[in-house]
Amino acid sequence: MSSGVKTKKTAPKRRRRGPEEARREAVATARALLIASGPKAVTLKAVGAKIGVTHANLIHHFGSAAGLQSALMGSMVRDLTDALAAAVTNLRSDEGAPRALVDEVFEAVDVGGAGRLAAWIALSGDLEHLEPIRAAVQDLVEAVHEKFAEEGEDGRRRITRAILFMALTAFGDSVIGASLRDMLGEGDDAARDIVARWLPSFFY
Amino acid sequence: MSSGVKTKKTAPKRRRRGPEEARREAVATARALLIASGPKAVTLKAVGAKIGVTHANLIHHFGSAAGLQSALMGSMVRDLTDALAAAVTNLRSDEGAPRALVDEVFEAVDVGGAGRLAAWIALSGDLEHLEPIRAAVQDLVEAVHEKFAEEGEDGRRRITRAILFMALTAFGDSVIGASLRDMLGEGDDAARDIVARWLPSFFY
DNA sequence: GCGGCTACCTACATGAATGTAAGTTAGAGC
DNA sequence: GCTCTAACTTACATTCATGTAGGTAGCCGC
Repeated sequence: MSSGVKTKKTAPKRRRRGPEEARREAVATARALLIASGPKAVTLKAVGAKIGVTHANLIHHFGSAAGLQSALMGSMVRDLTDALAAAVTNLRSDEGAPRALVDEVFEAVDVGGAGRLAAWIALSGDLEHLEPIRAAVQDLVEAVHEKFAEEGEDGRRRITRAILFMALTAFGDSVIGASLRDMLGEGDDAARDIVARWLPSFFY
Repeated sequence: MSSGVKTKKTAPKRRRRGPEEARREAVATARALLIASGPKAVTLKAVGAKIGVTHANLIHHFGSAAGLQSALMGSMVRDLTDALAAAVTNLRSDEGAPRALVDEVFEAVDVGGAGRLAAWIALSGDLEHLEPIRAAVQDLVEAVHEKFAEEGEDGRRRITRAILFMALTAFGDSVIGASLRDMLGEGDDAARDIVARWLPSFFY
């Protein structure tokens, strides 16, 4: 109402972003929606509305709704694998104490909703989207093995079980940890405290 | 095509169940659908088709689609709490070894898709449906405490952490355990082996 | 300035899920 | 056998997510 010079049409004020920035913004918004309101809330219209764009425009950029979801999954899986890789690097740099590793893994699974997304993927049956995580997890096994384990097949086995233990706990904590801790009267850090306390006993 | 005596209309062969049986059958079918194909597959039409009934009939019995989902959640939560209660009873009967407890809890979370359902509930934000589990979990804490722990506030704390550890692992295992174990080359029982191996160290 | 590429838009079509209205018929009780 | 309840049905209406068609307009290179 301020600068409406021409009475018929106010300027549409249509901004034009590059395709790469448009995609990034849409994926980030979709992620926020997923974390805040669950998978069902991630629709083309909802995402478009949040960034001031029509749903048709999102189809233009991603090809389809499934394309957007796939991009979202890819983005979160990439973040998770990056975080795991960083944890591996820290571990190898001779600075990685078990507690630091645990914190990094829990953060990686929790921040950005990676754990919740993984649950969604697993429930929906799109297991192939989980596949890129495989290498990251196996890298983590290698790094821990280099750092802590004695030689031999038995040592390797202990490491994979330690990683399984830590990953399952971090995942569970990110999805229903808040509810469970509340039921038990435990604090926010209870799960990672437990893992940090018992993880070393797998190594030696 | 066999017994079509009257050419105009074959007998509709409409069977009529009592409301309670109709509801039970619908909920059981919905559960099977949820486990097999994920939350998105649980629709009025799909459930109705499986039991030879129209979607309108399901609305007649449950009031709405949300009513059916709510009944489904209630049914699965009830099964889970029953299973936990049975585990508690076994534990108190002086027959409950740690390994048996672990197996029972893992079964309870896994069978009937309770773990996957809990993930769905948590992701959707319907946290109040998780509420009936609270008492069952706290009962479990009591039973374990009676059986294994020494006295004092510290003992209680160790028990709650043991339960948290076991519950998070069982939950995580039921949702992404298959994928994770595959990535790590571990067998089906790896998670419950781990829990059974380390759970006693929480108690003493 | 201006032409073209394409990021955007509006408008419409489609299909699926849910819900409503108005019947039909099965079976229980008299 | 008759009647009445309610478990069923069919035949709508509605809403929403997705997708398509075609036009509009911002920016880059000339």
